[in-house]
Amino acid sequence: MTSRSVTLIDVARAAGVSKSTASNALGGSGRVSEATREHIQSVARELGYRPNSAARSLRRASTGAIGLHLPRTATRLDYYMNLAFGAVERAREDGLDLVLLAPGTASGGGLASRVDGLLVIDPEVDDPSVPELLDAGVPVVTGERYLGGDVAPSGAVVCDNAASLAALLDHLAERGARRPALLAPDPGSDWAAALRAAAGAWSRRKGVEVVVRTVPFAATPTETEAATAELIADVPGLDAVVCAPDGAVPGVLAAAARAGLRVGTDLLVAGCVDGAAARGAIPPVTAVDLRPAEYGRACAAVLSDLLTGAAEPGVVRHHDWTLNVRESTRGRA
Amino acid sequence: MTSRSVTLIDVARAAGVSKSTASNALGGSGRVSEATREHIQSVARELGYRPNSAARSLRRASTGAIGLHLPRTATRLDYYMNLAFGAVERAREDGLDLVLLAPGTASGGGLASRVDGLLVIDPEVDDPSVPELLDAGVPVVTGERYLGGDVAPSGAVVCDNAASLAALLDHLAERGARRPALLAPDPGSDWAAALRAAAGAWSRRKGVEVVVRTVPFAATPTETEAATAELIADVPGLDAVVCAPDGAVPGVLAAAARAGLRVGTDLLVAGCVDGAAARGAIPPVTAVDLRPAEYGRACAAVLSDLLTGAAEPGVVRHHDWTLNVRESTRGRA
DNA sequence: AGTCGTTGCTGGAACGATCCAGCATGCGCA
DNA sequence: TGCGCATGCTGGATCGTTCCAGCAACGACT
Repeated sequence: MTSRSVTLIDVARAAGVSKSTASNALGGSGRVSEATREHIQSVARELGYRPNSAARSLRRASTGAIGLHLPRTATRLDYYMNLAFGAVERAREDGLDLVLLAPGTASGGGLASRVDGLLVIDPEVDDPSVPELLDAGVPVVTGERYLGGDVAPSGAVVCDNAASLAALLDHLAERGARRPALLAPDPGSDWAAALRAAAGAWSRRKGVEVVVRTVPFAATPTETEAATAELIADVPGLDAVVCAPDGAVPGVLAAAARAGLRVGTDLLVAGCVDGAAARGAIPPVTAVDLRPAEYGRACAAVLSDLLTGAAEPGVVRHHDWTLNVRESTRGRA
Repeated sequence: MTSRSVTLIDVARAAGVSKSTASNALGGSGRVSEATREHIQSVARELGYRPNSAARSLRRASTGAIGLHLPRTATRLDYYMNLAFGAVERAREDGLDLVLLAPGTASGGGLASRVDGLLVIDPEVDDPSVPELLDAGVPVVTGERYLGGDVAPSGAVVCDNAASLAALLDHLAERGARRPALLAPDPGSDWAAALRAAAGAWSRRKGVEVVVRTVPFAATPTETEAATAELIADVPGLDAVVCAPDGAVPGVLAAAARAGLRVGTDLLVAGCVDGAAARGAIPPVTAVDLRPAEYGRACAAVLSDLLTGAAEPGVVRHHDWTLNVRESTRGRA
């Protein structure tokens, strides 16, 4: 309600010191006696002083904000919502704001002057804004690797998607599956490419072919239902379906129901991305939990470390997953 | 890759004019001849000039960013993801960045210096950060009304939730429902309060009591399953359930399946918030489509108008819904 | 006693844009 | 010719902060 905000100079005047001393006292740097520092701090508190972030940014040549770019098709996936909030939380802990970048569209040129760094999650090779972001002139941390282009990001947080899919397939095999199939997007993202490669590797290792069908990156239940129906018709003895895209698992269940297959016994169903859809399905669906909130936190942490110099450019950190086993892979036992 | 960014002065020097003229030419204001303007613009383009937003903010006393606050429990609802992206898009059209506020936590004091305005979506009375946001010293636009506190927001975008629930109940009655129930959160939000009131009004008008049960604001399928099971046990002749929270509809379906009721004939099921869960359920569930992306756009538009003076403080705009009828309310016909 | 280093503080100069007063110039009009 | 006025442009001040050079004062050395 104060008509004009109170500045550092107001605080300095009220405390009877120079603005430099006030700045030093509040900022923690410089040489100030303990008594003076406390005095200034109490005056500042009393006056309700709030540092002007624009002025600070201007002087420091840093904005105190980072940008977050999500896949264009992210809007229906609660996975990314959780990830975003994880990143926001972590950024806040370091005093950074997180600005949400409009997906798909070029975000206007002056990005570099608006954010200190960028988080680019699940960069897809055919997303035209990704190269632009990588070239924005600020540190970029990707969530999963970027498979296109020549500019390397400054950092990355990666999951071992090969290992998680292998674990999932092992789990299905252990529960009696002999003829598993995988619904995965085309390999335009690191995640999808890794899943496809892992399926191939697992097939060779076990001598059991994993049938792979392509579905969109953010497939709808309708699309996975059609794909599953095709699988059921085409693959004799099909007894397990792994659905990669988040949110599309119900389609697999629908196709199973329509074909008269009981999920959990006749047909085991699992997902590569846990979330509301997998948890809330009937029956609940086994899925790899990528722990999106922690993933978001990890990405923000890497970027923050890069900005403070606590991490070197090129840093890559690993993020752990867990397997949430549920009724959909109970097996015949 | 330029080691230091090019400033307005660089452009002015290269174009052979003063910085004031350069500023006028690029900013559109002031008096500049058409020839000079074009010349300066081409020089700026050639040099790759990007205005420094911190300097601009400092001088203009505005940040070019708005904040978005979502309910603490929003993370699992794709509704809010869609809304957020709608708001981001609309904000970008007016050159505004959108910073995501950490839900639940007090977002640090200096909010007023970091954003020009705030979007507070579905403010809940028991969310301690809402009063703080309303008091941050910048215009606030709420999505739905805020039922607590004394500080009025500067603007709001509201839905006629009473009308949409009435339409939903009418639809159910028309499809043969005689004994409908409503699963709604406690009236801590405008939305939930309106739904409860509308249910009461509809009951009185039609002489048919709508049984209301309380579930959490962001109920999980497990919670709605339990609530629905109770309803089935307690309410003789129950033939329709309206589930208010987004994402929790599968729980209602699960309870129906467990009780041996066929959804769409024995038990009609509908939701108050359309989304991935309702669309992807088996069978697909009839729901009120709040058109979250457009809702987000509308909120951002109001705030933008308030900031430019195109709207007066106190402005309230209305947002339309539609009803998506699906298999879950087919009826016995 | 003179030099040195440290401590505590000050004043001014950035940072890069915008805004305002002001200054030529040229044109219309009495 | 002289006055008014619009046009096109300039220089400097300004926003609020941080950073740097520098200056007393003072104790500890040789």
